[in-house]
Amino acid sequence: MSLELSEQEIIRRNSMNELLSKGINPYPAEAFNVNVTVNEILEKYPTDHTLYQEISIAGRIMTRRIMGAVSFVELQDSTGRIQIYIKRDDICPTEDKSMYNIVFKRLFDIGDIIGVKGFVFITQMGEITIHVKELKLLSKSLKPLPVVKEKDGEQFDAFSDAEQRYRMRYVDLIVNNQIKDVFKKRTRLVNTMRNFLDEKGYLEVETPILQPLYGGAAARPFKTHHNSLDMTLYMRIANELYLKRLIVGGFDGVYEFSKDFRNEGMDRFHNPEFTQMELYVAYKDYNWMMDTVEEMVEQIALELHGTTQVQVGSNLIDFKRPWKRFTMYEAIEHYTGIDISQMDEAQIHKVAEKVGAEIDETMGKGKLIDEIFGTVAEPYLIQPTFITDYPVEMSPLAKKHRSKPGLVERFEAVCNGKELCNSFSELNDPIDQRQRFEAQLDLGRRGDDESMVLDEDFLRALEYGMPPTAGLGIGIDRLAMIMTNQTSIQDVLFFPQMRPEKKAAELTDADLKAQGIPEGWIPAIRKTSYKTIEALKEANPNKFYNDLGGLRKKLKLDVPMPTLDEVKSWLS
RNA sequence: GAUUCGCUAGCUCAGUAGGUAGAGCACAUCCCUUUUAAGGAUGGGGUCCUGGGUUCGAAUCCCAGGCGGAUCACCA
Repeated sequence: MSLELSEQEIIRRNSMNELLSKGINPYPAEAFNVNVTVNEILEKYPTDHTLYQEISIAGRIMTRRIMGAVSFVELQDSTGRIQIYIKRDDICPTEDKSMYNIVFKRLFDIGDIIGVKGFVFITQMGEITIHVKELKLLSKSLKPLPVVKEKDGEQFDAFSDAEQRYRMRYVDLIVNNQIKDVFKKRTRLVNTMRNFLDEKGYLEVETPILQPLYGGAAARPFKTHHNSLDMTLYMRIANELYLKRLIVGGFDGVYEFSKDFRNEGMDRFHNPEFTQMELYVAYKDYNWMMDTVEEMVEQIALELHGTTQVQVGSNLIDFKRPWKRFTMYEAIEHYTGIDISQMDEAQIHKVAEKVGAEIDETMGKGKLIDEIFGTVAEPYLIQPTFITDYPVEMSPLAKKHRSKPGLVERFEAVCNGKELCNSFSELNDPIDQRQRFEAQLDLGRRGDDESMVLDEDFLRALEYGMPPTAGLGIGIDRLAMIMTNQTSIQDVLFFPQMRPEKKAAELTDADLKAQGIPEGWIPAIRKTSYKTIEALKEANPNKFYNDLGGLRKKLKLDVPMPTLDEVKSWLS
């Protein structure tokens, strides 16, 4: 953050001070009552020109076209943009024209938030416009806003730098209005899902985010510390084990939209914090859950798009039920022609090599199968497809398959080449569950830092008896990406995680004064390449003296040139 | 983590045999009573990401670093 202001920022600060001196509060406290939105006017006025003859509306100035005693301004509120028409003699009915000539024309800027009163009409150019009778500043903007222009859907000078858009999402939302639609759709997606689950009678619950043990997924956690208890706590990586405890406790259906945290890499599909919806329903199995997922996601597509078909990149994806269902073996056979269902580990290893899966010698049968699937099938599954019956080794919380040894009752929905959700008939046999945890502990001892830890309290809960239960985890961010046609998770998160902004080292006024440097010279010293007192002290006094002379001229500083000895004392 | 591309005015971007840094919009001043990506004229504005090196001279070439994008790897 530079302490120095740009020319335009200085001008705006001066404008603000001038407003103050004219008795205009740039940040008034009192409410400004709004009785209409832009969107309402644009929708309803064309059908009835008697409407909106006494309106009060507020928003941000986005463009200004000043034509002498008449001006056109584009005002943006939360619903859209509308043109307003300001005529000098309307807002300045008396002899004093300063409200228009000075306050509006000189002291207002693009980005300022204003309130206007007036009536709606249509200009000669045929544009719906507000004829302003009163104008009031509601908030002065001190930073120049990027000015994005648009014609026929084409943008000019778009504010497009991804880094700045994510770091300053507020600016992105102001000038790239279409961004708002993505986030509105995301919220509608969540609301649709919530309504769907509520209507089925399931209970929305909240479970701990700070957990003494992390579980329910294979991932590295964020670790923190509680001072009073003097204990390590983890940010949850999933909420599965807590929701199952609630099923043990006697709820038939519970769900939670949960922010989960995983201490892993970041890319366009991964953010360290992300949102999942997890659902657990007693007395159901994974077949039932597949039907439920289909129904829920189809409903979301209909709610957001009015159709089951959604354009995602170059693919048109149709969420209409029923979705294709493949077992994992069938999917592999479908794409390779090879049936691996009866093969032993050595044979499967050969298949994995043949299809070019990335494998290593530590991989067991289950992992090999998963790699084959990930190589030959998953990327090609564009239309929503259920993949069922996974190897037991990779699913320590899923129930063993009722009829297929070595497999578990688990499915994932795959769509656009990516996993959408994960679900199983939940393992409720406490003896089996303990053995699976112990197998995970073995993996951990062999160095797998994402293996699960053993949760004794969870096992105790299972020992009291959990009904047969179907469970589901569905990635809300990923689903939002598909439903809004975004290629990066950063585009469906308001504030994606970023590395901290580089802080430019700054010499403070106090530091410089402590060196005996007169205040008038401080701007010049800021312009030098010395950014710390230490660097300053090591500077060559003669070079520094010469630099100051040059800067004095360049900055037109009205301060006397010091002697070389004085400058040397500043550096001591 | 690897590869690769990028970083120049408030915004979007030009800019090489290495020789005082440019455009459009934005901003300022003046003119203008219905304009619409921008009405006209004039003008101001830069740590060319940072640090080092090569050179008489670096936005430009070399090295290191920072931040970001893309691809890959890792990853319930």
